Amino acid sequence: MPTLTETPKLRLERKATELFRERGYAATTMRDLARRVGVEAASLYAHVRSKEELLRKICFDMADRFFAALDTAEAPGLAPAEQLRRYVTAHVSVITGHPAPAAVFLHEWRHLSEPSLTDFRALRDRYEERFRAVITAGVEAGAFRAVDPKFTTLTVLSALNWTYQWYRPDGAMSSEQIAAQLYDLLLRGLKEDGSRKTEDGA
Amino acid sequence: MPTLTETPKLRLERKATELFRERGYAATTMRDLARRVGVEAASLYAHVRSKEELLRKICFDMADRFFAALDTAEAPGLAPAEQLRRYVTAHVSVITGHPAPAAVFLHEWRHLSEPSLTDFRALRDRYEERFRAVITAGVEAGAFRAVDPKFTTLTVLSALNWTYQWYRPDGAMSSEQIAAQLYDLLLRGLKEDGSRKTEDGA
DNA sequence: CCTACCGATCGGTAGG
DNA sequence: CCTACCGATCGGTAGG
Repeated sequence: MPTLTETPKLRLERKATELFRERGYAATTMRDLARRVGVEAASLYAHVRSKEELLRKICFDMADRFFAALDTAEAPGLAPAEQLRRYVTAHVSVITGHPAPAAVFLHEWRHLSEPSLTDFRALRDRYEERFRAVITAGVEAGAFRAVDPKFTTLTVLSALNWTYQWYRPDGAMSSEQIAAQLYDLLLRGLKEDGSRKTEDGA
Repeated sequence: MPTLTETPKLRLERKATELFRERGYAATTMRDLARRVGVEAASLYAHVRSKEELLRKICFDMADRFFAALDTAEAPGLAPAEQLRRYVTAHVSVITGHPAPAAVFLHEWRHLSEPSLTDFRALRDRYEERFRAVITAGVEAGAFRAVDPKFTTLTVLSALNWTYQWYRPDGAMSSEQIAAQLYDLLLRGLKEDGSRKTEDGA
């Protein structure tokens, strides 16, 4: 049952996300956060146990979103190229839909302490593995060139993850357009291959 | 005239680079650094004016290296694809040659204060502009597909910049092999285009 | 490069 | 959500 007005706790998490993105986790103080929220520093602890709890929440909530997006994008029997296209679109849509927590997820997770740190790394590895599986399938089916799946997966993801710095909600490109351009570049490459078409359906 | 034994100051900068990479700039204390170097914290200030001076040195030295590498890779009259290949190789070689300061350069520059921060951003923009110029030239010459140069430049650089997390000096792939794979993926893309050759000269 | 130290600020708690 | 506060630690300085 969603609340119509944002709860104090959610507002706190949102402000923490903004600050962690702007300054980084380590450089953000609870007093910075209190000021941004408009309360005294001590009052924050009525809603949250510690600074790290905020980071943990942001990172693992984003991990959940990324996995949920892949689940939605997954369909059995899809050709590898089409499955990859859906994965790319799903991944980009999570970033464009949540650019601030995406930036924190991508850069601040290493400030997690154990055991969260190990858990987080395991999730990230599992996520990369799903991309790798599609790329491997494409290579084996002959749809993709004989690239190294591990190398290629990490390169593809690094290109996709650039999006959070790139995307502006009020910018010229929509999330779908960004995803389409990224997919196009990664699939076809930069090179003009000479197989011209008379018309290009955008 | 290079010194045979590392000066205390250089050793300090090297240890600072390691720590800034491992924990991030904000989470690294001067006492951490002192412990790593093997002196008391106050002794660090005999060699360095402030913590930020260390960061500044690392970031701007790396910027110099990146620009110098592009200068070496530049040659007038080169076809855009070949010029880009050289740029990619040069950029990757800087990262693989200096993986720790490269990581600091890529992630910690935002902790610079003014006016260094503005200077740094200007250098980064100039650097990206040189890649963009090659890509634009390739598009105009018809060697590259009609991609958006700005979008493509940032995507290419984000793929290249992943290298510092990827490269291991004792790993299976050399710097040249990594650069070649990245260039190949970015130029030709993932997709098998059907134009098979009987033999592929690696 | 050391001992001794400073003022500021940190994350967090007690007790309303 | 506040006032009042704590012990620890921060970047950095004085003066050898």
